[in-house]
Amino acid sequence: MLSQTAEYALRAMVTLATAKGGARTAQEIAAESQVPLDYLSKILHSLAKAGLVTAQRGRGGGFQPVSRVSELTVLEVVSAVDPVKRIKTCPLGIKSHGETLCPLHRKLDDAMKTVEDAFASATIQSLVGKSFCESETCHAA
Amino acid sequence: MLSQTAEYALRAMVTLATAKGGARTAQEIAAESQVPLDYLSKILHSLAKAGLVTAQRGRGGGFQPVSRVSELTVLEVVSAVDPVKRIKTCPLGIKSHGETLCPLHRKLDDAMKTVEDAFASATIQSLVGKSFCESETCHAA
DNA sequence: ATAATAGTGGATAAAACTATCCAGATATCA
DNA sequence: TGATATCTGGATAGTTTTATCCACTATTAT
Repeated sequence: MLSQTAEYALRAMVTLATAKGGARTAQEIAAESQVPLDYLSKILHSLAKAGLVTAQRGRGGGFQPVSRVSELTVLEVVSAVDPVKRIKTCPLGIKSHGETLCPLHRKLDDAMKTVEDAFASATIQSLVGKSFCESETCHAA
Repeated sequence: MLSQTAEYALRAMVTLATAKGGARTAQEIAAESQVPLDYLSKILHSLAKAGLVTAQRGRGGGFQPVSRVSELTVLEVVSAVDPVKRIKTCPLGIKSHGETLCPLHRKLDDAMKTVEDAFASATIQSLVGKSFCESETCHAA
C-alpha cells in the first residue's frame, strides 16, 4: 500500500521535525527512526534532491529540514521518494481517449485520490508527538 | 499502492461478472482482461481458495463466480490476493501496548481505512460496464 | 596541514513480486 | 476406451524493491 521507503522517509522527516536546533546526522536519525543507516542515507539523499532537507558534509554536519518544515505535508515527503500512482489512462491496452476511465479504474483512482488528499492535508509538524510511539498516546493500557 | 496482482484479480472478477451464462475458461478471461494467462491461473486459483469463484476442470469447464456475485465487493477480491495492510501496532520496535498508535501511524492507518471502506462499499457488479474501457465512458473525445 | 567527521554514490546482494514454462490431474465427449 | 479440453501446481526466471558494503569527497576542528 505504501512502500517501505515512503514509511522510512516519513519517519525520518518526523524525526527531523522533532529536532530543536542544529543538524542531525544520518546516524542519529537512523537510530531514532529505526531505519537501516545505509538505506536511510539514500532516502535522505532523495529528500535533499527534492528540496525537503538540506545536507551539510563534514564534521558537525548532518541534515536539516527545510525552513518551511512547519507546512511540509506528508504528500510532499511521500512524493519525493515513491509517488502515489494515480490512474490517468486505462491500464488495458485499449485506445481510450479522453480522461474518463471505465468503472473499475475510476473507482480505484478515486480511492487513490482519497489517499492523496489525506496526505496533502496532514503536515509533518502535526504528526510530531514526542518521539513516535514513545508518546503517551501509544501506551493506552 | 495496489499490487499488480490485485489489479489483475479485479479485472478477472469484473470479466466474470460480465458473463451471462456458463463457465469461462482461464484463456477467455485472460484475453478479455488482458492478463498473462499463466499468471492469471494462479490468481484464479487464489480466488477459488477464497471461495469467490468455483473451478471446473475438463472439457466445457472453466471458472464461475460464486452465486452471490452481485454482492461481492472489491474489498473481498483484493483481500483474497493481496490484503490492504492495516497498521495495528507501531512498526517501530517499541513495546506499544494498547491499540493507539503514534500520530504518524495513526494518520497512515486512517488513510488505509479510507481505502478499505471505499473498497468495501463498491460491489463488483456495480463496476461492470460493457467490457472495461471499451465502454462509452472511456471514449470521451 | 592533518585528523576526524559526515554525506555521496557506485557496486553488490538479498528478498519480494511478477511472469513463464510445462508436466500432471481431472473431466467431458465421442 | 481414447482423445481432447481444462484446471492444478511445481520449477524456474526476470524484475523491482529493499538492504548492505565500502571507497570517495567535502567540511570542520585542532
